[in-house]
Amino acid sequence: MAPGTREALLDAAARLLDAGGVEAVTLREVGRQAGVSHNAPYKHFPSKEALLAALAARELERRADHAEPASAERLRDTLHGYIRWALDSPALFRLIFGPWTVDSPELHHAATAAQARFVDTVLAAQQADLLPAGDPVRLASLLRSLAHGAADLASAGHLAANGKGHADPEDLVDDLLAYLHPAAKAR
Amino acid sequence: MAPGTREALLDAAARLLDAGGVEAVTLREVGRQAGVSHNAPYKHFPSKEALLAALAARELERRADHAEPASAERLRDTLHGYIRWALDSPALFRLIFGPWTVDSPELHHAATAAQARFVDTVLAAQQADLLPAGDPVRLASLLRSLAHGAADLASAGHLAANGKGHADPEDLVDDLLAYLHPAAKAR
DNA sequence: ACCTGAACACCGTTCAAGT
DNA sequence: ACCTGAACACCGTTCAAGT
Repeated sequence: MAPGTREALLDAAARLLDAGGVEAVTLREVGRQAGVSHNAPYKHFPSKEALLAALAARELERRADHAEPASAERLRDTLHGYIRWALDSPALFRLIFGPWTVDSPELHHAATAAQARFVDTVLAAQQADLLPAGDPVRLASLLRSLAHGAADLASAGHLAANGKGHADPEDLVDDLLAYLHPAAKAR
Repeated sequence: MAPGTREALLDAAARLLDAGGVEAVTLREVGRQAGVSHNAPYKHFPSKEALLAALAARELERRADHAEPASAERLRDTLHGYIRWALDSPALFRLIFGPWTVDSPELHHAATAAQARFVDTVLAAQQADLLPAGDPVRLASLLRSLAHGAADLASAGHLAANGKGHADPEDLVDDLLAYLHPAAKAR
C-alpha cells in the first residue's frame, strides 16, 4: 500500500497554514515537508488552489465528524463554537469562507452539509420557543452572518477592543439571542 | 511641482485591485502602469503592504468624504450602503477589513472615524426609538457585525443563494432592524 | 529627493525523463 | 501510477549608481 503521499501533502499544508497563514503555504515547502520533490503535488492536485480546496474540505469534514447532533439546547454552543474556531484558526477560517475560483465538489458538499445541520438546530430552537417563528433557513442565515461577521472582525482586530462598549464576538451572539428570545415568547 | 508619482502609484494599485483582486497587485505592474520603474514604489512606501495600507486608508477617507451626516433616518441606508460597497468592491473590502501586519496610523484613524460616525447614527436611532436602549457602541458592533458577515458571506458565494429561504444581505439587515424595533418600542 | 538597472532568493507551473 | 530535475516566466526586495 502507498504511504499516502496525498495525505502527507495535506498535513504539511495544514501545518504551514496554521503556522504562517495562507501565504506561507507554498507548494515547494509543502513538498519539502512531505518529503517529496517540489512538484510532486501536481501528481495529486491540478493546482495549488485545488490542494487548498481539498484541505478546506477535509478540515470542514473533520469538524462535522466531531459535531454533536442538532438540538435546541445546542444553539448557543454551536454559535460560540463557530466563533472559537474562527479565532483559533483564523487562516483556515478565512481560507474556507473566502472566494474560490476553482469549485471543489467536496468543499461545496461539506459546506452545504454544515449549513443544513445548523438549520436543523435553528428549527429545533424555534420549536422550543427560543427563537421566533419564520423561515428557518433565513433565520439561520441571520445568525450565521452575525457570528461570521463578529468573528471575522474580531480576528482581524476590527472590533472595538478596549474601554466601554467593548464586546467579544461571543457577547454579540448572546445579545442577538436575547433580542430574539422575547420576540419568540411574544408571538 | 511634482507630477505626483505617489498618487499615480496608488491609482494604479486601485485599478489592479479592482480588476483582478489583491493578487493582481504586484509592485512591478503598479510601477509599469504608473510609468516608472519596477522599484520606484520603494521611494514612496517601505513595502508592498505599506502601499496597500495607504491605498486602503485613501479609499476609506474618500468614502468618509462622501458620507452624509449621521441621523436616525439614515441608519438603514448606512447599513445598506455598506453592503453595496462590499459587493461592488469585494477585493477592496476584503483588503481593508483583513488582517494587517503593518499598522498604518492613517488606516487606523480612518477606520476609527468611520466607526465613530456609525455609533452616532445608532445613538440617533435609539433616541428616535428605532433601536432599543443600551450601550450604543455595543449595539453598533452588533449591527456592523451582521452587515459585515452577511456581505462577506454573500460576496464569496456562501450565503444560500437559491430557492426558499434565500435572503440577500440587505434582507438580513432589514430582518435584524425589524427584530430590534419592537424591542425598542416595548421598553 | 527621486529614479534606474542589475542582482538575489524565491514563487507556480510545465515538460521531458525515469521507475 | 507516481516521482524527479531542469527550465520558464514571474515575484518582493536590496543595492550600487545616476541626476
